[in-house]
Amino acid sequence: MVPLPHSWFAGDTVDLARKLLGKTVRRGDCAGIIVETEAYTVDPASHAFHVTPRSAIMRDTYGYWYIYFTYGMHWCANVTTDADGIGAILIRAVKPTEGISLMRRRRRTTLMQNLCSGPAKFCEAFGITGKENHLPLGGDFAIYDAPKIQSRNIEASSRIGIRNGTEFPWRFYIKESPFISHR
DNA sequence: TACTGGATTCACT
DNA sequence: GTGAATCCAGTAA
Repeated sequence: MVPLPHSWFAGDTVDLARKLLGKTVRRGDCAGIIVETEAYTVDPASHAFHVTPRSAIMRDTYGYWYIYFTYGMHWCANVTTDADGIGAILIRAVKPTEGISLMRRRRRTTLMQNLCSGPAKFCEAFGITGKENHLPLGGDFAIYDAPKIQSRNIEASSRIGIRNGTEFPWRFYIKESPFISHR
């Protein structure tokens, strides 16, 4: 398998969020296929909406991990994007393929569908914490290329953008996958 | 320095 | 469907 090159993440955030579906994410002995993503650009729901030290990585980099802590107990993993603008893609759900026994121990469950079917579940199963924040993709923690997913197999939900009032795609997931978090 | 709320998950009803 | 767990970044003073 070939890791996605750094330049792959320089493009448009929403476009890349769709293209990330089907790719393999690997950290150490654990790997899985990305089945659900969420695009964050400049809108009130994004950390990048406010100019702060935490969100600077979304403005200044692409192809880096942005890991943040939320609700006092959960980690969420993003990939920064867009060489010219501001963006990050939250990895929301993954289909486990390797290191499943390790994921089961970390998640304290044997249910396959419960291992990585949520952004914080994915981080717990893969052992991702704030130590990985601000690392470039590659090496022990990278995303690998894979055949393109047919668009008819991709579902997108949308919301209203603040800039022009039109709807824009936001969350992408593989239709009928039992491993997505989307209800 | 103190306060507020959150890109979530899970147990419980 | 509802609420608790839990701590950090951001904000206001």
